[in-house]
Amino acid sequence: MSTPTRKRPARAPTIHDVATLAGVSSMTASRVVSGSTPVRQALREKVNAAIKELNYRPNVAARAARSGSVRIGIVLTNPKSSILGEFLLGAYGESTRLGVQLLVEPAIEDPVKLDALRRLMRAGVDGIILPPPLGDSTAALALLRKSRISALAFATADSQASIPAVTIDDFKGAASMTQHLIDLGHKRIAFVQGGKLHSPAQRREAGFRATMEKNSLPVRAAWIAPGDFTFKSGFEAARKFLSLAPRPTAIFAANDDMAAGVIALAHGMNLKLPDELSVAGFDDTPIAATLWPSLTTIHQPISTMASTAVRTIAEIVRRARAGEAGAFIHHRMECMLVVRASTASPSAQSEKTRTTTIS
Amino acid sequence: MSTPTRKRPARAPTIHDVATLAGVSSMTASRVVSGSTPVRQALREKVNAAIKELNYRPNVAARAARSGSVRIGIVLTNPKSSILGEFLLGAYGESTRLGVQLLVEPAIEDPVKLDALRRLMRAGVDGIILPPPLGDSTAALALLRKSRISALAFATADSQASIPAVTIDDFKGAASMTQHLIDLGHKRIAFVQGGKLHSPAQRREAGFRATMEKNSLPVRAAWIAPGDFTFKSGFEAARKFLSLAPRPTAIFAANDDMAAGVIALAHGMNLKLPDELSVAGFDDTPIAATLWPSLTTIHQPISTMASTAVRTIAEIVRRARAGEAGAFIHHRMECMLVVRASTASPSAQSEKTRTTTIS
DNA sequence: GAGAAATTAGTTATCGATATCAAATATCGC
DNA sequence: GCGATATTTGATATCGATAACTAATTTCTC
Repeated sequence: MSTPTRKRPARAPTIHDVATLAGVSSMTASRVVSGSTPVRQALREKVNAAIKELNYRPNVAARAARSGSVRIGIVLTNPKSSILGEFLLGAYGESTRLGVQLLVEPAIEDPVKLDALRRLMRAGVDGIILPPPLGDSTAALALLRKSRISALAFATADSQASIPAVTIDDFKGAASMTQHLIDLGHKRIAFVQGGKLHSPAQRREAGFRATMEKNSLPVRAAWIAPGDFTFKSGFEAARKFLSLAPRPTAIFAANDDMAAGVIALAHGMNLKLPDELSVAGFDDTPIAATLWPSLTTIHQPISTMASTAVRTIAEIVRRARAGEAGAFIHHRMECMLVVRASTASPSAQSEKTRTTTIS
Repeated sequence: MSTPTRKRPARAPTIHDVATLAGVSSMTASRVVSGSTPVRQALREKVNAAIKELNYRPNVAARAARSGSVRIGIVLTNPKSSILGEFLLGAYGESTRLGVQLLVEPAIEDPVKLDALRRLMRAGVDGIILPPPLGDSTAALALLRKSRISALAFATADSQASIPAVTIDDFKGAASMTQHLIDLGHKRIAFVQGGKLHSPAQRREAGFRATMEKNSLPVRAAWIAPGDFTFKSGFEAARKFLSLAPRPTAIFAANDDMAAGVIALAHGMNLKLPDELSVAGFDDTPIAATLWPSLTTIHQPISTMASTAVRTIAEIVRRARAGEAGAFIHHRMECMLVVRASTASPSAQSEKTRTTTIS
């Protein structure tokens, strides 16, 4: 019990352990780790060897404590979203790496009521990440402008780009999907719109329309239906489209949930998918791969976007603290067409029946 | 610019600001916040008023620095899982509250290869949370037992309960679902098994069998099909079941993804759901509400379970550091039957046609 | 090659919170 | 009501890392 020779409890090695082993001061070791100031090669190598030997990993808490930890708030406008996992993975991973403190606050009331935003502001955050639709909310932006808090729009950005943002090129994504459908031979293509308040929805529709026009295909008013990004609105849009004569041969929904609604109604009408109807979505949520047939959609690098957002807002906060003027940084990431089983050539009627085969 | 009366830059309030405003020492304020030691009511109220007035939020970095931050590792065995969002929300929320450092490491190779586990161990974590199937992996447990690292099994626990765990009562959940189907009037109920390596899958099957037996209903061998928790395996199990004569009137899959597969095949066979076939799942993933018809399933409080897991392993680590013997804490949380549209009475053939109505 | 300028390394103080120990106050037994 | 014990509060040191400053060394200029 009270053995005097008891080995001291194992603990994670500190920068001081590294410095002692390397025979330098802890400050020098710290500089090697952070790379903030050059260190002579001979010492640098000794320190690096010690780091490897001890398996040293910096204590982010201590680092953050000294360096004046930046606090970043994130408003969760849709805590049940299926892309939340990927988003949080990227955001928290980066925050751990940078040593910034992340405060995640779910919007309990309607997102546009700004309750979560107010709670975060009162908690003393230095920067805020605004997912849709808050990045487009003039009320939210006005509220933030009055404060000293920096903001960054995630996946949305108004055309004036008045705040920093991390987005994908929604226009281009929608255009590539539309072109995919046209290349398959579709001519009668319907589109389910996203929410009126979401600027990405507008850009997706613009990408659709532009590509149709470029290919000299008509966009009839009857082939456009309103939607609000919910399963139900997709379901109802499909009911409208599929009662038309002639029917559209393809339906492109502005997100996956609505595409799921379209597919559900098509099943209900006993249509053979994808031969009698092609369906396309946008977002590549986990649902896309689980639907039957699995959904052709546009993949966004959510995790990378989230880590970029955290890194960017942290950088902006740091600059603002140093009194530097804030640049309107805007990262636009690439998105990618993912072709699965829900789209096919409209004339594929007699193609090998895939109704009971799974890709 | 250099106005001498310039207000000092706004910054987050500290415990010291709180203490000054309340007219007490910072230590007293700290005790009020943490609740570690009782504080006289009069002072406590003054401190709480100051906290509210200043909107004080503890700086987790500083707290962690002083308290010897506990590092908890989490192996992500399925980074694409749709319950990941809820899981991370609970886990990170609690880690922020407790000031423990969370290292989340996705398993890049097969989970049973233990690559992520090894990386976490080398990073000097003090405790590790093991989601399925690692909580059942003897190799993983053996590796950990050799080290000084504490472990906690999430959602799995072997019968000997040789390590601490946070689980739900899978047996009870499956039993309540089975009873629900029986109460609706089903007699021919088929079951899709989960992966052989997942102990929860075994317990779910046991719950199903026990309840069938209790109600004097037969469990034919042909009404049990193997599965591995994937959409595809559910799809194939359904193909097997629905070619039988007489067909089962209900299929209970050990998770939602497999239930989605069952529903997809049933649509492909033009069965009217739920009238001609009831389908039930387990987990209540976001997919469940997006399927059509929406899925009757068992809801698990993932977010609460995750925060409980973090709190518990942090506590275990703290005890181990203090040299106390580790108790085998096992939290078993309640799960809940969620009845949606995919289950109905088997004789409901002529009920009002809900095929084109959405609930 | 002397002195100035630039570079690199070390010392000390500090971030915000809490562990620890000491002091002050309240409570109790008889 | 006194000393003893229990409870509550405060002062100080400290967690691990780095900012800011100082000291030492190197490099450069003419």
